[in-house]
Amino acid sequence: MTPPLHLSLAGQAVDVLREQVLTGEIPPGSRVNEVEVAQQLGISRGPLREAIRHLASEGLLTLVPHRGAFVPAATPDDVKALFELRTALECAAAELAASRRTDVDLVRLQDVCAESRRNYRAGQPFPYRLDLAFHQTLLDAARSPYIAEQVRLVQQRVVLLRSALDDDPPHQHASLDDHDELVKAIADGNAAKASTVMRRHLSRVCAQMLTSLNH
Amino acid sequence: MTPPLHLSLAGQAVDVLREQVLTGEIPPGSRVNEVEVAQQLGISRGPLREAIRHLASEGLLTLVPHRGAFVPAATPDDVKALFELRTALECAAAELAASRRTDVDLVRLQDVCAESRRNYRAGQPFPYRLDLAFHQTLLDAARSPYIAEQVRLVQQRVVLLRSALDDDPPHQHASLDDHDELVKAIADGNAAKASTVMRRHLSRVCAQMLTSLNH
DNA sequence: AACGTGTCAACTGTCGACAGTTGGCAGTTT
DNA sequence: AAACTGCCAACTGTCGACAGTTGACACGTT
Repeated sequence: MTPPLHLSLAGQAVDVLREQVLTGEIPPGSRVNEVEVAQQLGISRGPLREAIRHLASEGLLTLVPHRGAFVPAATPDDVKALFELRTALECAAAELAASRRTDVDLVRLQDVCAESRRNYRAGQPFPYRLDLAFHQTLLDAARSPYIAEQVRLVQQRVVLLRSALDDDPPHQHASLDDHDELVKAIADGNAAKASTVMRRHLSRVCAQMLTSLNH
Repeated sequence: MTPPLHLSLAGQAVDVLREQVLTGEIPPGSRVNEVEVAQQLGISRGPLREAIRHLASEGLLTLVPHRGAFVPAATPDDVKALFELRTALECAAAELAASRRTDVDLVRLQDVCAESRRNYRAGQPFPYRLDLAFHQTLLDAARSPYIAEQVRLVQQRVVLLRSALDDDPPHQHASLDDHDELVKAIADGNAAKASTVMRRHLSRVCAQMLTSLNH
């Protein structure tokens, strides 16, 4: 439809492009041709440009003047700096969750952990989806909208970086334990411990990502 | 010049608009008319639209479909949530600064503090510029580019919120003391204390902002 | 053969115009 | 007089086209 029925063309383009970038359909390092992608999406360059700029503001694309938009390739230093940001945000979220969580929040967290364990015990690889769900649930319990929004953006960039994670069983097991310990600290309202555990958890994930980056 | 000589028209528009929003030249709650502002800046609607979207992604404007861009008006809850984010980021920055700072960083921090005190003792009101300079210097010492970038964005939003701050002498005095204490902790490499002091400092600033919001 | 130079295609940056939607105003009805 | 309905101006969303810049290729020079 030409008129914006539910979402503007730019908004739709953002969703499609974001998906293509995050799934690696548009591989890191590649350029985004405006006219080509615009025709491919059946829209004009205007809305597509807005979509590109939006994704750039989220860190999913980097803009080079007169050259266009590129999918950023990650360096180890990038990963470290990004995880410093993520740690700052999620540790704060863990503290807030520990002091603000309701009983409903707690049940939700425990549910996600239980499902993750079932999945893991069934021999299935720990899907990244469940890890995201856990962190998202924790974020809801923290009830700090601005922190939540920033964490969402950072996690997106982390997804962009991970080429092939989730394939190291010991790491998965440790992550599950971390999650359980986090829930326990949050259940006890122990903000300090929640923060400490979260920091250790993210430190482990970061290390894992760095090693998998160096093959 | 029609061709992008140094910066694209959209980039220039971003700078001009940001200034106008932050200084209150475009008051909170008001709408941004695309054709009007475009003519006023001597550019077309295309680049201006990009500039508007960019500022919206920074939180300096809020977009309403088919209605346009508005300068957001702050509610107390907004201020609280925003300071939760700022606290998370700047406490982490303080910790990192304490463990990574060089001697040059330390001198710079002390210089800013000294200038602030001179300014204060001379009867001048503590200019927000010096407060920003202090936090910026601390951020440089932390050497965490992603955290620095996010803090910059958050501080912008804080500037947008403050209608008339910096006019309470006791608050200014306390802030100066906070800064000095922060520098001391950073000088000692005491990350935990740096974080604690930063948290107290921001808590005070937030409270001050909330009271000045309620007149 | 290596290097510097001129030319060119491809792409981005920008513009003006059209189409669709929104909120408000006038007119009418109860 | 209050509420509802239909119309209208203003503005945003979108499009196609033009202008300027960039990187690369081919050519000529040393």
